[in-house]
Amino acid sequence: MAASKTDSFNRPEAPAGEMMEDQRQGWRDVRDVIRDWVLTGRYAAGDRLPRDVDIAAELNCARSTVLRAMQDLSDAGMVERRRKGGTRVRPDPIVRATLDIPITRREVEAKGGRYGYQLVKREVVAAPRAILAATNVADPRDMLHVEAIHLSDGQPYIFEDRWICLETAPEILGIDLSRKSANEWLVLNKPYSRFDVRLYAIMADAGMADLMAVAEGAALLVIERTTWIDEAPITTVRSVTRPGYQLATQS
Amino acid sequence: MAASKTDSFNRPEAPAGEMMEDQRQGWRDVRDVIRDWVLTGRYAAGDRLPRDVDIAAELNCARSTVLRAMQDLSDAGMVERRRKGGTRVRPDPIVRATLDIPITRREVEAKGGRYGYQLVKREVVAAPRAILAATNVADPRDMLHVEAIHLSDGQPYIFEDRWICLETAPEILGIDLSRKSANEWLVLNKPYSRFDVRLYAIMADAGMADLMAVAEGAALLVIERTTWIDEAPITTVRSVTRPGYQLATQS
DNA sequence: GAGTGGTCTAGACCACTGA
DNA sequence: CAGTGGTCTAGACCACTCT
Repeated sequence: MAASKTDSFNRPEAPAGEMMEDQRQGWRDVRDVIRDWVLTGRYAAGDRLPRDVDIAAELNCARSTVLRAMQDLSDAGMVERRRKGGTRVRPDPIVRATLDIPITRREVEAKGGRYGYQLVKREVVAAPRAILAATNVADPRDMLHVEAIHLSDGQPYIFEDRWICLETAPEILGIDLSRKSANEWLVLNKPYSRFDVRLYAIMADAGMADLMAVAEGAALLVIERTTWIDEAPITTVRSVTRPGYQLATQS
Repeated sequence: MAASKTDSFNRPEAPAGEMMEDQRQGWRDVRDVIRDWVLTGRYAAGDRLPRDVDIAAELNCARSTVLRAMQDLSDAGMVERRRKGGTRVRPDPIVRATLDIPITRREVEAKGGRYGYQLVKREVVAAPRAILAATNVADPRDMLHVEAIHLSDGQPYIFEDRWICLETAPEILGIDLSRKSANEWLVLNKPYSRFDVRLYAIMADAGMADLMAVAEGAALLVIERTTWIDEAPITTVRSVTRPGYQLATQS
């Protein structure tokens, strides 16, 4: 292992009185020290860590620096912080991953494929109960239902089954969805304040097998996403990916 | 407009019920203002935003506050920041989701199920090429191969196919894996500095169908994860979930 | 009520990196 | 080289929430 510059460490294990600790500069180093306290068991799951100000004193830095380090650890899911309650090591360890989902056209082009798009269905109908549930809508209502296929080099890449809330995005009715996908229009014209994503696997039924040009029964990864603007649902979309599709995240 | 206190409150989405009030302070408000600049097209994809100090002057706050807001937008993938290069609206819109993957035992218990665990296989063998590739290891070597099933109320929940690098985690050989899963031991004893996750769908083959008590050909979501400590691989695991399993993320 | 984290400020200096 | 974001500091005050 090549020793990077952040490697040389001496653990602030037993500070003797008021002698000055070595000051590594940078909140990342402070973060690493605190992380090591947790990983080496000095503080176990559920334990309370010292106050920021005390850590700052021990590590000889400003409280803001400890705060910055703690924010990082909090974002990573390692600790939980509460006013007055202090900072605690998260009781149940988790893996927190970040996942980027690009626009399909961009994704295809980035992989060097020729992007194609095909509208399959466009209708205004009463939304099924499952869609109402996904969007947290109580009363039955009409929505715009759009089915489309994204192609890479002429081959089906992602099948998109989308429902758009007409109360929130009525302008969509005037858009020609046979050329440009609803996704792209929505991204550019309908900002959202909240969304959620669900991932699961399905077997291709006869209809899906035909649309995606795969064998019936093929296992397909589905990315389901719903977006809202201030509690008003905008759209919910079920993206069925082609066989072998892989969603990678790194951190 | 004379630069005064009650300036720069241009949120198109803001309800107009209240009379104009003093600008609320807080980096979240600053963030929302900048976000609206982007969403309303004042700055398009790829455009360069003003310098932090200028935004601070316009919004009448400290530069640190703008910085905090920008960090949030940068984390969310909306803008990209570079020293000297300034802040630019990210050219290709993406959806960035955060995904929490708990320890399986915790997950089962949180859902109210009775957790069970069963060791299927434990062997030290030469790692296949696919595993070497996943861990970025060049030379062939022996690894500990562990197969196990996590149960919920006696039913198969997740099948775990794991390879553990003996150079990095030799202590695992002394652990009794017939009672406690390798996952739990690793989480508590082998901190990692980096990991990646891959998600995809598979069809259950005959062997998998038998292990998971599902029909052959069932579509199963797979969560594949590899962890390293400073470039040294620790473990790579393929977690095959039961039918209907869903991974949800929200933000 | 009081303790703790969260935020803001103002300024200084550093570290990248584009022109 | 010079412009821009990144970080640190020291202090003040606020907001939450635990006891």
